[in-house]
Amino acid sequence: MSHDQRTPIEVNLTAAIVAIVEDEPMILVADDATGRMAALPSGPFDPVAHRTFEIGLREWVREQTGAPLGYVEQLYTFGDRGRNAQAGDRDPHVVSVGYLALTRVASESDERAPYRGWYAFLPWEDWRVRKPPIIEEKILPALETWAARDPDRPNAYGLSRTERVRMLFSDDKNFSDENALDRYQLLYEAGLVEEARRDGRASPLIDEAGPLGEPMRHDHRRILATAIGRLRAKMKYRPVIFELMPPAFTLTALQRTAEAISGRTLHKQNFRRFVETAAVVEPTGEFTHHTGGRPAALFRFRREVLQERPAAGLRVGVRG
Amino acid sequence: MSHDQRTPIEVNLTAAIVAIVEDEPMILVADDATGRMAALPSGPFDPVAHRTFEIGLREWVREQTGAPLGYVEQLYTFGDRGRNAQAGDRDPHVVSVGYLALTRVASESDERAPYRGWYAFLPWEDWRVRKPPIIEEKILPALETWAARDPDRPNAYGLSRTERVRMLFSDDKNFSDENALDRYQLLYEAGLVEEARRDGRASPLIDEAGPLGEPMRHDHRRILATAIGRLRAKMKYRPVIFELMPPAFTLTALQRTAEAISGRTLHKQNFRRFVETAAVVEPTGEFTHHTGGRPAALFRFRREVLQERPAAGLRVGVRG
DNA sequence: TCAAAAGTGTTATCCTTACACCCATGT
DNA sequence: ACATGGGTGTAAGGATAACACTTTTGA
Repeated sequence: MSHDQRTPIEVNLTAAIVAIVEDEPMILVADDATGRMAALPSGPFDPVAHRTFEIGLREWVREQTGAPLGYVEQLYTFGDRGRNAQAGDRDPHVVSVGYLALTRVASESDERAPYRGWYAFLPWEDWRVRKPPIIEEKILPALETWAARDPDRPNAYGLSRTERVRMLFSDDKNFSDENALDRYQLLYEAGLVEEARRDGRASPLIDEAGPLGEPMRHDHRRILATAIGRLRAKMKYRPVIFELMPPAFTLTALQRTAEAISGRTLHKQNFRRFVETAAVVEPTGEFTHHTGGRPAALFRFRREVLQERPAAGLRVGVRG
Repeated sequence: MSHDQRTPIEVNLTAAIVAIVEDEPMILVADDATGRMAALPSGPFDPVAHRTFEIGLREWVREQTGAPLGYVEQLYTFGDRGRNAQAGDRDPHVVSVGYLALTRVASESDERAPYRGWYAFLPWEDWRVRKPPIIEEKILPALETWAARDPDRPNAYGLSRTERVRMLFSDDKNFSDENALDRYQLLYEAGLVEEARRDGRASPLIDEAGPLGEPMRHDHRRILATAIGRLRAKMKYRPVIFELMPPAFTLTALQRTAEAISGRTLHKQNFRRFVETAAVVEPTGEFTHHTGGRPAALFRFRREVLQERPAAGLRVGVRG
């Protein structure tokens, strides 16, 4: 109702810019002037210069990194006071709008842009080769200590600490790839990530256990976790994965990309059958011999599915 | 990277506050001082007074409307220049963060809060009694004229006007309840909603066809469409619908609520079987006789499902 | 010739959809 | 008694998950 009272606030845009390099999910990290910690590329939103967020985002990303963005999606807007707090910084009144962007990197070698594998920051999210040992070795012991201090305290949804720990980390069978943000937030709330120090929430356990993944500046790791969860979810009902693939690819490469994003291995035949019956790709007729074995047929995305079945995603239900 | 350049911007919070009254989905509309047009409740975000968006939102909603909010979810942040443009208003630099909130209204009568049925604003979204006649009578003729002016022009996703019209409005079989925002945006882009006038996008067709649904101030109808689409989607994989139900309810009332939100009728037996096998509710043992027929068993939400299967939604796949 | 990866065939099971009928109450 | 809504049983068909084997190449 009232538009009279104006509180001046700075709005900035922060992007998790994702690419796949050699079957690894990577994000573009900014050159941090201080060099201390990785950060996502981020810049102020200037409403005078840019008509919309997305235009602004595309512009400074191109300027600063040279990366042309393909698919872009808004994630979440973070307005917490203190989220940008640094030593000596009081209440900066910054609202930041997080974005997910997908891009293609021509090849790993001709690209000295600072891409980093995203699992360096969230190692407990990568279940491809095995259940990440960090979970049993560090995370669960620390979380259990934390939960035991107040096991029944319910959060906003009426779930106790014990229940949340079990749901998010101990129940391997129901470990859900899309809950990356919930897992990060639980670790944050328990004071087990470096970022919690700035907030005065750091647990003594953090020093015993050692760091859980590499921290990032500000709350960028939270934005990354949001991006990962969103991309994992979206991939299942929209053909966004092709924004990360070259124009022609093998089915195995497609599967490896799906696995890289979801952090789990998939069942080969079922993955292929799904892709085939969903008619989401078509053979180009070409073959590649760079396989180390039998040559593989190349496929391309069938753009027609965008009109036929806009909800065509990639089945990621089945472990390999 | 650079946090030096600060552009002062006003941030406001706008909420679609949803309740179900007599099987109708309603939203709280603000008392508009001008009285000309409905608006969503909205207020400035003051980072000095409120630590987070959600705290700020809950506070002024309670102050202004007396409604205590239950479930709250951020929808989207709109930063378009001109989105708040009114006659005489130049470039107000307002960023607005849209929220969805779910609440329970004790009963229709003891509540003089201005709730309005949401389908008054988006009548083409209500397929419960029949396919909304407005689609064939007004929307499709106007959209087809619009598409014919430039049938092949592709949008950002490579889809032509013709294709988008077909996907969103003419293909009844694949009409997807979750795409409420896409449908509204298409009408906006085609200049067929009142709100497009402010932007200079109004089509001459708008005067021939007459208004398509009741307009709202600013871009509140876009926020409402976002809220509806998100709630329809979320309902399918999270038990959020119970935030709208009283503590005890009949299965028919639950089904009517699901239908009200999704805008379609559901298949009775399959709905019930699903609710039962998902074990998402349990009988209270009580019965209500206010049915007009055989008394109905009362059920309550099983809060345990939050830990057992956090992804327990309500199947809304089957037409009645 | 053998390692390495590509590529297929088949079955048991479960889930989804669709069908139409019986039940208990208030009026 | 009858109108009104509550409440079931069941079967066909399709999707899913699980199983292990054959094929084609480069080295």
